[in-house]
Amino acid sequence: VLNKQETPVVISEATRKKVLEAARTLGYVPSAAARALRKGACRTIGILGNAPEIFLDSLRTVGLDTEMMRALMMEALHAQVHVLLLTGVVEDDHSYNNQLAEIGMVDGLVVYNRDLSAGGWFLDAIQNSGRPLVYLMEYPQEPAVCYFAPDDVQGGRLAAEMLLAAGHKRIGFLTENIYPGIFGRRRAGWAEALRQAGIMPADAWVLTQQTQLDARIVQSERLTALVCANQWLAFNFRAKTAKASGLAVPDDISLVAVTCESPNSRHSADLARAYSPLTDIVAAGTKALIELVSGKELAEQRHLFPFIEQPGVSVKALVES
Amino acid sequence: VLNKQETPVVISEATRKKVLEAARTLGYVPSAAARALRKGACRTIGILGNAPEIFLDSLRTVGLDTEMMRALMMEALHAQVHVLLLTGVVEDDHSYNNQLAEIGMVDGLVVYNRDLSAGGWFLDAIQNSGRPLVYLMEYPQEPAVCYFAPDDVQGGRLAAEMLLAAGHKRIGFLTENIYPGIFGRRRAGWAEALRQAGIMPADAWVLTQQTQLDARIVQSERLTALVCANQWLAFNFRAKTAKASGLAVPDDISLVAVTCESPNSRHSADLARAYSPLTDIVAAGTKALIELVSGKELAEQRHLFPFIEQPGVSVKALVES
DNA sequence: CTGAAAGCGCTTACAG
DNA sequence: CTGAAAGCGCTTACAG
Repeated sequence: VLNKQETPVVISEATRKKVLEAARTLGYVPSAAARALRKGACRTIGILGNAPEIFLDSLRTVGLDTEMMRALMMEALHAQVHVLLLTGVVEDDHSYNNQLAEIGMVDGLVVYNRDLSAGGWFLDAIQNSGRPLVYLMEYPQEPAVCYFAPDDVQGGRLAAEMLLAAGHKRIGFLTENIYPGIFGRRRAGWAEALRQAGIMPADAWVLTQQTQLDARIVQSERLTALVCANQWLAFNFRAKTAKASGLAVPDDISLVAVTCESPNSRHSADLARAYSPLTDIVAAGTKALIELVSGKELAEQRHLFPFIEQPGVSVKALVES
Repeated sequence: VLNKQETPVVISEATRKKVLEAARTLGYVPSAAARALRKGACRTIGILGNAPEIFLDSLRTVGLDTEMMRALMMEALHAQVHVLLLTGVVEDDHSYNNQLAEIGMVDGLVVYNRDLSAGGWFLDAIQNSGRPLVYLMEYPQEPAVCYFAPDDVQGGRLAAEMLLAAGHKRIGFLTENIYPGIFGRRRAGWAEALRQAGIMPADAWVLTQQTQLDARIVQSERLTALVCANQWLAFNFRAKTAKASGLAVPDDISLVAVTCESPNSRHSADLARAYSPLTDIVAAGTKALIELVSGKELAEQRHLFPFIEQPGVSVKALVES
């Protein structure tokens, strides 16, 4: 009765009800541990974000954000798969064992937006254990890994091109010292587009979120526009830096954000953006992981999602003087 | 070697290293299933938010928000406990079994901000299985349950008192048709404070997030202030409703939000608030659940966290005319 | 101190 | 079609 979906055994409706009723009154719940032990799989995937130090580091640096969580949960729910939150810190031997045990609780893992520059013994241990691993957003350089990520270089290029098309020439890049991979690639795209337009992207044009300094650079370098490495930076520039220094967006400075966040989430619905929906990336990656866990092979290992142009009020067209 | 923290057996450092090295090269990971089966516990707690329909319903209605996630993870990490995300939807028999199996994967559960007005067979099943259950934020009325929640009635009262102290008399309540329990209690507190001040809180003073209608009521009822059922509503009122109808905050209308969100998260850092930190509630509740799972008893079952007053720019003092 | 056995609760393959 | 047995990988209690 309890495993009815798999066995074609015919059971009278009356006894079926009786069994179910008994199970309920006894508070019977199947032992997931026993089932998993026997089956050799637990229909659970792990999600590994950034280490908790980074969680705490900055209140807005959320390792796992809600938009991605929702997409992940939707896929997991659809595939009847459970989701375990992993941490992946190591402090001592005891924690080491605890971490290993964590790997033993999942059939496969999704690594989301994780800073990969730090030592990756945990990721190595996962690889060694033979469990499938799918990277989302941030990914390592090794050729063998499977990832789903936005095409950051193209995104940076697109954002710069949107501003070039509006007549801007002196276009800066606003970034921050996190997500070195993602932001680095977006910066490369920005630089590429500028060079292609015959403009030399000076290092001095790269702003790094230091309110006073940034405003001074905008003025001294006579920047008329900025490509922002993500949506939050654009929002924050408009709300803080621009306001504090008397700059108006877009009258004095135009902004285009390179982003995977949906326009509805958080702030910035009205910003001009190069947009590659996070939801699509997460959904595709999660689906792929679930297939890998079920023993299927993927046709492609590496998946890059393009950014598309979304106009907004933060860009002002410049008329050539 | 692998379970070293528990056994006092002396093993030479050389062999220890050799064993560890072998484990690594073989990709050995202890079987969590086998361990859990044997031990009768898996050191995993579940977190149950709202059903996914509600996730999807509104992009801003996030069932599990990052602030709570972080607090939960911190406690879990500290206690070396794992976290499983549960869904708790039921559609058919198959899903029913899947849900039951999900319960079998955890030693106990935290129920966060969940809408309890819908049928709770899932929660009943958890109770029946004998697993500890701790409610966070929203909680049922039954006397036996264990919960950690803000003192919403006091919060609503405090917010209204902040406005009364600033000289306001015609104070409305801005709410929405979600979180009936939480918002209902905050509304009760608001009404209580007004009555205590000799003011009759009319039903007409309750606004429900319909931009045009709300603005009209503010004007027709000559409201000078609003208690907002949460921070988002206050933010949205200021950003949309007030702006659309030419009302200025705080010159035409003062706002105080009743909220558990930290001022840094999302918007609204400058709003006047009655504040009860979500982080404290979640941390305490998670810690309690972990104790319950370990077989300890709690001295108290019900925990209400007070709101404290946080002044902000959204309140203007009224001079009696 | 060391090593072998029992058993946690399931599922599956096999005997009756 | 039904029922009993084997075994998944651990841990713990017990025998040697």
